[in-house]
Amino acid sequence: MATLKDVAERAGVSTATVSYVMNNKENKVSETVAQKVRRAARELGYQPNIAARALRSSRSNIIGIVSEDISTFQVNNIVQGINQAADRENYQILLGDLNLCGKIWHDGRQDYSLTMNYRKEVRDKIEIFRTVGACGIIYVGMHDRDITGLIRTDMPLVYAYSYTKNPGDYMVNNDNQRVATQAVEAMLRQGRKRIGLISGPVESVPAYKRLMGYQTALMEAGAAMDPALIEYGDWSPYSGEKACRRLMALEERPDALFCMNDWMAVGAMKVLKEMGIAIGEEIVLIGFDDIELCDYVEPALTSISIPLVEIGRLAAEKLIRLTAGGQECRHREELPCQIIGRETFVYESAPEKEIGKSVKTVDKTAEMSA
Amino acid sequence: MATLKDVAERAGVSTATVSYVMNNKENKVSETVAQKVRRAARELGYQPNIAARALRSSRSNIIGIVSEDISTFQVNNIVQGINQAADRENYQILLGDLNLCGKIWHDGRQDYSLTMNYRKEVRDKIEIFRTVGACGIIYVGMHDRDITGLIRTDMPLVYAYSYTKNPGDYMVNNDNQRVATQAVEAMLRQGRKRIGLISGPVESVPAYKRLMGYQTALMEAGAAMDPALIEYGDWSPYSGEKACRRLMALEERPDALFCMNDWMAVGAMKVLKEMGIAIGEEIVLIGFDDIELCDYVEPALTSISIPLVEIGRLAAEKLIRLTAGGQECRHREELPCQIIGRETFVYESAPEKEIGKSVKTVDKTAEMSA
DNA sequence: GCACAAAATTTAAACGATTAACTTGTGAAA
DNA sequence: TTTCACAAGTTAATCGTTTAAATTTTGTGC
Repeated sequence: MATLKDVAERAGVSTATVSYVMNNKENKVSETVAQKVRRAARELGYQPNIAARALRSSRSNIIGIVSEDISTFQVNNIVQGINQAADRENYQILLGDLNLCGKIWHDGRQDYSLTMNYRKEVRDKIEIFRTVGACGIIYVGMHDRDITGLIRTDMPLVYAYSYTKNPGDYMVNNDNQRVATQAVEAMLRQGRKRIGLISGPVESVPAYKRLMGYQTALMEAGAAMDPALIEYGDWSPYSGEKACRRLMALEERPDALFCMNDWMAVGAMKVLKEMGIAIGEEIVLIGFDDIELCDYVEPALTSISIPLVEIGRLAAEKLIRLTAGGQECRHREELPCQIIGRETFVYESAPEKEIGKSVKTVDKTAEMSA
Repeated sequence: MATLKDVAERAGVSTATVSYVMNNKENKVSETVAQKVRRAARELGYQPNIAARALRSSRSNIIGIVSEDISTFQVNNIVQGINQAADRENYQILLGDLNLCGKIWHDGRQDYSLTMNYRKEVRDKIEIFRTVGACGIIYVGMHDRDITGLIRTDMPLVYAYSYTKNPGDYMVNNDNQRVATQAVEAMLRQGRKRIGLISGPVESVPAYKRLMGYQTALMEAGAAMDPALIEYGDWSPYSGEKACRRLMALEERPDALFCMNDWMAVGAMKVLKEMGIAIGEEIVLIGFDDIELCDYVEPALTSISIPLVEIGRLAAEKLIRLTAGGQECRHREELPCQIIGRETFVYESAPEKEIGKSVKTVDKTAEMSA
């Protein structure tokens, strides 16, 4: 491999000059010399040695990713987004996956992510990233926990698909509340009166946000807010079944169901079919996540698509902007989701002005948004 | 961050001594001093600087991964396996994803992976890995191409889930042929006479291997090898539909279907249902990949599970063994798959001695296996 | 032609590890 | 007592960059 020194010799200048040219310190080098240097570099196929650069300047183009579990489709797609942005900007990515799903991480009371062991693992990964010379960290969560204050580092840090209350944190997420409002509004517009909610676990932050969105829509429409219409599951199809059974046992049955993920929706559909209820007519149904399965259940499941790849891309771009000099950028982004209409609920978007116009009025967490 | 020098000062020795202790060069340092050093290191929370080590010794504990597309479940799970092994052995992973699916990579005649552009991208990634100080490379494919000779590097290289004919290459795969034989044998044991095959594209290597397995089973049983029973799809559900329609239009209909992936199987099931054919009785069906969907179609789809995580783990272990000194290890591994019985075909495993006993007799590629 | 500022380039010291080569100390054999 | 081998440590060069500081070159006005 050709080194700086080789390039310098070939171009007949000092290594410092070459370094300046390579780093585009334009005010340091005359254009004539710069051209000569660039040619020499090209001819030798020069590639800067990242390890050397990182060592000397503790600056580099390496992004460290700490992810909760790469085998989930969320983390998976976000990492893809990060990779795309990194590629474009000539950054490399170091992957440190915590493999959370492989651990007993959520027993109802105790959350693995709050244990000392988890903290230590995260801290270690970040320390290692530092010694490799990483210039910043992206934390990719599975979206279920509030991890405010868990991670401590002096490198720039961006949270992707994870919640933290600290207003100084950089965070890229999807807009759960807003899209939940939109979905429920659409159901109301079609004349649905009693909209059941199959929520995620109470302690889940995104579930809370979606719940807020649901309530916002109902309040705005002056519709019934019957607590009996809200059931909590654990994201599994089985919990969706149970929730649905309870809802359908109500005296006044719901005529619509908003499920906070597709797997619970599939569970619910199983129950509805058993009961011989006409899905899409007698009752409409919407899921969340828009996983591949939606197209292949019958009837096809209307769902909400989260811009995961986009979240990853944006997180990486934000991090790169943060590291590459003091450019200011917004602390929080919440990207819009998209409702994907299929057979269980024929979606029609709202007339312009009505969409989520009052998102902030009910969101108790609105104050966090910097 | 504490450096070697800090540790040396605190222990009252030279940096060389500390280095020797840290690298377990036991014959160089007395046990008394070693203990003192280890204590000092612990007290200071010393972490070796990977960039410095890589620079000085071009040796490190960084594994570079070149993957074809991280958003596919195969690559995804394999990376998880690599991560697990790396974690255990204190290695770090650099991820370089090619994002192949995002490119027009397969138009029937031209395969993106054969273009100059692809080669350049791979070469670049590897060059960058070198400058970071990576000690070796794992190439993670999507299993469809023979990439013999595509990659050139002097770092140790292990192929995971990718085929290459070069006998000197290290490669970890699943045993496609053997499990295909097992599956078809099981169908024959249940008295099925005409077993249809919905294959992947002709040019796909794993599809070829599975075809060999299918033929082996039929030959052994002296069963009919009707070319009309073989249809080729492109892995998509739609192609599965088409293939199935053609097979069911035959004068002598198949009474069993072996599909080379689950999506085509799902497509086939759609057709069978439309035709009112009793799946699991009139015709039995088996897919390949064992994706989540299998549990949620009706009837639930019997499938073949590929040990993806295990493939990743083994590939990483192999690479680590290769880099950490000249330990010899086998060039090729083909891990066994598992048949997961569900409703479309009630699987019963064979009496011991019959299972795939003649795998090698028909495999034209057997000679490759070192 | 001179003084002096500004621009262009070079020099050389880091960064934190590894390791060949060298020094010192100890004990056994001659 | 001398000699030599060996074990236990140390010294210092090195990997390929970056960058503050020093130096040289160029340009400007008088």
